[in-house]
Amino acid sequence: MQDATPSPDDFDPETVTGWTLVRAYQVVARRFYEVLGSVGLTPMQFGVLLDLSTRPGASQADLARRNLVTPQSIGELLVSLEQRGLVHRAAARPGTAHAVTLTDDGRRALARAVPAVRDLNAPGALGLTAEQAETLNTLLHTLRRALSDPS
Amino acid sequence: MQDATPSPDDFDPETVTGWTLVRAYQVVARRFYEVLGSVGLTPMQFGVLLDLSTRPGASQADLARRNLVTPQSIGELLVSLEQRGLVHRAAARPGTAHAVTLTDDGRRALARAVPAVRDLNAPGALGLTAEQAETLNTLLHTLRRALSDPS
DNA sequence: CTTATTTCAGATATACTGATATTA
DNA sequence: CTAATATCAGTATATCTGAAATAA
Repeated sequence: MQDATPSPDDFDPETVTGWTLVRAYQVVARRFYEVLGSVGLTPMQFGVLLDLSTRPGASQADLARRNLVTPQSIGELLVSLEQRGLVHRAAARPGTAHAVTLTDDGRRALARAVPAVRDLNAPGALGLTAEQAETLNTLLHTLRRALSDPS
Repeated sequence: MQDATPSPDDFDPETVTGWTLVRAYQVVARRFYEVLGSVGLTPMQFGVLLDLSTRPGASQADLARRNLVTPQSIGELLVSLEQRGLVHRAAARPGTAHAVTLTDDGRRALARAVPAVRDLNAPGALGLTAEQAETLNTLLHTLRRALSDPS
């Protein structure tokens, strides 16, 4: 016999860290969409440009893996960025990895976005002390590393 | 004179807590989609059912505000949940708040989802010690509260 | 032959804006 | 008259799956 419905009344979502992360993301993501939108980028586009600034020549497949989306999605995103002149895709033969690089305009777009993003990290911008923010940052990095590596 | 492009080379995204949160979310969200998908729910649907379990009779507008989406979006989501028999919307006159409540099936669906979500919070599931996970949880709550209240 | 990469095509899902009707 | 609510309709966007061609 199973006693009734395992009532979720004894379940306090506030204590589930992963769920709290999802909820916190909603409000932080909103800020990123606002701030990056003002320079014409989505968070995803910003992330890709950022990747390319430190990994010039990455392939679409590389970018897809790093951003946890399909190669097709990254492909469409790159087409858009290329049309806007922010990235350049080496004209290669199909079947081979295309080296993607930032253009000068791409670097400028990134340079415009960076200060805005940095502001989101200013002391107090997240409602945390500098020390708390750093602790949070460290824990999030640990979490991401642990969940990314299947190990 | 401004010296060249304010090269983002002196910008280390790893130190920007908000951005780390966005990246950490990507991997955590994936887990939630998997785990909740196995019981037929999206994270958003789960969140609404969870809300309703502690706030029976909430209106669509209430739910929209709490979940940071438009009333229209919640409306569509509720139509879907109602068709599946998980929620009940009081037949009210247009222009008035409709009380939304969980049905028995809705409570059962939630009861099935809760253990799965709880597993995501098991010690070590996030690559953190119990103490670290609690610290992270607390900081995320603080952040969310701070950014939610415009104050 | 197998695997990796890119690309074309189609499907889906989710949330949005705008406009309308009703009520308090 | 104003504000809040729900809903109908249309739009936009971002992702996905499937299939194909090419190359290592």
